[in-house]
Amino acid sequence: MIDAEGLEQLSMRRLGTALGVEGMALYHHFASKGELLDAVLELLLEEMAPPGGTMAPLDRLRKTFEACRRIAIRHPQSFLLVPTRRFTTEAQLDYYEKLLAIFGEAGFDAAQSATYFRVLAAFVTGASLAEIGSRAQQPDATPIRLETFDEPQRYPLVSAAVPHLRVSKLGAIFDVGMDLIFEAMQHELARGARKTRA
Amino acid sequence: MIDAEGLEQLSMRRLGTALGVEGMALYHHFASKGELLDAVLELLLEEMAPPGGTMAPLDRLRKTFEACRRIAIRHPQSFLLVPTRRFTTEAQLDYYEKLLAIFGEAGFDAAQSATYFRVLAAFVTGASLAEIGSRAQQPDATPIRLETFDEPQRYPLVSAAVPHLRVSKLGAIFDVGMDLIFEAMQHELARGARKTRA
DNA sequence: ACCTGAACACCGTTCAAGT
DNA sequence: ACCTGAACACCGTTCAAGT
Repeated sequence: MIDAEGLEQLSMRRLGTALGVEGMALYHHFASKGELLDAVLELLLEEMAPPGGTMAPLDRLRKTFEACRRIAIRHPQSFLLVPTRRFTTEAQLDYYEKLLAIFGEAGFDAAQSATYFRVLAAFVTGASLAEIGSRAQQPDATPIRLETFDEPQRYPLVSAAVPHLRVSKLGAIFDVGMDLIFEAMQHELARGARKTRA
Repeated sequence: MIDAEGLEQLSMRRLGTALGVEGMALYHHFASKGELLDAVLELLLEEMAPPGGTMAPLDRLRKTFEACRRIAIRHPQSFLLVPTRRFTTEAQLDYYEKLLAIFGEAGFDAAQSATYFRVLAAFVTGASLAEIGSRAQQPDATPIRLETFDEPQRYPLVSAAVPHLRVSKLGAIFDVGMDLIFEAMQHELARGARKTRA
């Protein structure tokens, strides 16, 4: 329902009637609308659980954060909850714990794990939010509707950039950012290994 | 008013009475609440205008995006509008045009400018949103309130990460991400220069 | 041109009352 | 235990009416 009509359109009353019930009945299951939204956030978190398996830790990290972008595209409206609501439920802490475990397996100490976790999360949520915005219009919409402006020639650089920012190009841009961060993480690990050997 | 009480608390009626006027009078100046929010977004954009001057282009870019983080900290509530609302007004296009001009001065072509603009913007907005969340609690709050949990020993890795994620450390983490992206941009420029010479 | 006040169709939340 | 229905204090928006 959120994905179909947007977060702003969700109301306890409308959700109630959608479930064939008087909206006020929901207060028997959730103390408030905020608690209901936390439950929605938990559903998203389940969808982007870090994979186990035999893959290299860095590859598993990459897969996890790529999953985050896919979730954002699949649930564009509810994804807003991820960067907006505090993470304080047990399910959310479990998620962090699992993710930090992979950083540890890769060879990062607590400080490095915290740092690169934040850097990765910042890039991925920022890129996902931007992509949601771009996709909200047409399937291959330009991020700015230049067509609606009288004199597009007043913005030559923006006009030149537009073809490179179509929805079909956003995956490649995301990968540039991810490559860049994971390369830095690999260098950091190599530096650490050299020091340990010395 | 938004910064003091939050975006959700802003209503046409409350804003009206704060201005000593019947809320409905605002509809003579803005067609809708959305248009009013666009005007607020424009005020933010003015505050983070790219600097001119004699600095190297890459340094000016860095200053601009660092300004973005400062605005987020100064206006934590209204900053949400930046990654959330579409940029389609003239002031917003002017902003893009100026920013892309600096990418051009640095030596990037249209495709590279678009790519690194998106990567930088994704990281900076993502990091800013996360920092706003962390700061929302106490001045030096941990991002997660571990104290409220019965058994913090169930989350040893999260507990170990917490001291590295205090508000006082977020500036350093932001710089790690920025260093990483600007280093990659410098490499890209160096590659281009080598090719041109060849 | 600018503001008011009533009205419309909604909100989240509380609470006594039903089964 | 689970749901209802009325009530309270709000929303954004419209519109005829005032000055």
